[in-house]
Amino acid sequence: MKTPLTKSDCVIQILQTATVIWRESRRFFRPFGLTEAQFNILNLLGQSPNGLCQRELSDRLVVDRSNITLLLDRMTAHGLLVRNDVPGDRRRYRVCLTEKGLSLWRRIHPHYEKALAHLVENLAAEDTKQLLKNLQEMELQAKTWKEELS
Amino acid sequence: MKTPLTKSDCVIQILQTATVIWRESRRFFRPFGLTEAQFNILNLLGQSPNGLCQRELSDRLVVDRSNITLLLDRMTAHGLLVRNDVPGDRRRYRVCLTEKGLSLWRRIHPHYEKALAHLVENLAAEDTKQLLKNLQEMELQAKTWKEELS
DNA sequence: TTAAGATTGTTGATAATGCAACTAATTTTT
DNA sequence: AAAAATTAGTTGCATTATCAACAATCTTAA
Repeated sequence: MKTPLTKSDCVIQILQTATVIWRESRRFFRPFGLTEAQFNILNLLGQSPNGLCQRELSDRLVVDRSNITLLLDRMTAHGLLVRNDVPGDRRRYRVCLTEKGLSLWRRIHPHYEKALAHLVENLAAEDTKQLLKNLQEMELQAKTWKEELS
Repeated sequence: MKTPLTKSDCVIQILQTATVIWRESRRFFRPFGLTEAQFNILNLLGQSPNGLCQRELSDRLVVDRSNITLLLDRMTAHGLLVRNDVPGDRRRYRVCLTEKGLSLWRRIHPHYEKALAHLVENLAAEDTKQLLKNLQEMELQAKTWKEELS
């Protein structure tokens, strides 16, 4: 593009960067038999010893509840997790990793962290701090998008 | 999360911010009868008076060629664009907006720019410049991801 | 306590997405 | 010129994704 840079170009760049990261990360998860979406579930549950309910997964991963249902169905079919009852609330399930799911997570997790670290290895600590801050600010702004389009 | 911040947290934050921007932007495009993916096509073609071939759309939008096929099929059905022949090459199409598509783009585009600007309105020009640079660096790193996962 | 309201997860419809395999056409090699 | 390699677009398949509507359950208020 020959057009001069504007401030909003960095919004486009965020989407572009995220898209590329997603595309590349798929290659990594495939050998483990996981999609990126499935890994996100696995990774979140791996860090939640008490399990999470579907609503929590949905909120934390910014994924629709109905989508969570399908994802969990498939992962359950693969023996990676189970839906346990929640004592006081019969609407909810406590989604927990099985032994198989947990051991898969333990196997992937260090590689994942290493892969993430590779992305930022050329950035100064100060840069990543600022980056994090600015991204959070933009996320906040996005959430308060209201009537910019009629 | 109680865990201390690490540099790679900003990678997670990129994905999170992008996800939120996507989710919110869908609300904007819906009144125009467009999905986010369809708008991206419209927006790119709107800025390309001579049209683009599907491969170019695929590369620029980081979307699989097969996906472009389906997107264009739907948009063609809605009368937004056409596939013209390319004189010297019978493999390709020159994808162009119709009058309807172009006028839709002209109607949406200013709102879109305004919406993007809103996301960065609280950031200093210096910040967005740095943000852009860092994001590009990370995109580059992602493209050279190799054997971080076994 | 009962009625209204909110929450949780599921289902069905439709769209988006990527991958592999394929056809047709062009370009490069030999 | 013929064969080999590359490129452009399509198709089939499975997954991911959102949305709207729904049933079951819990919570709050009248």
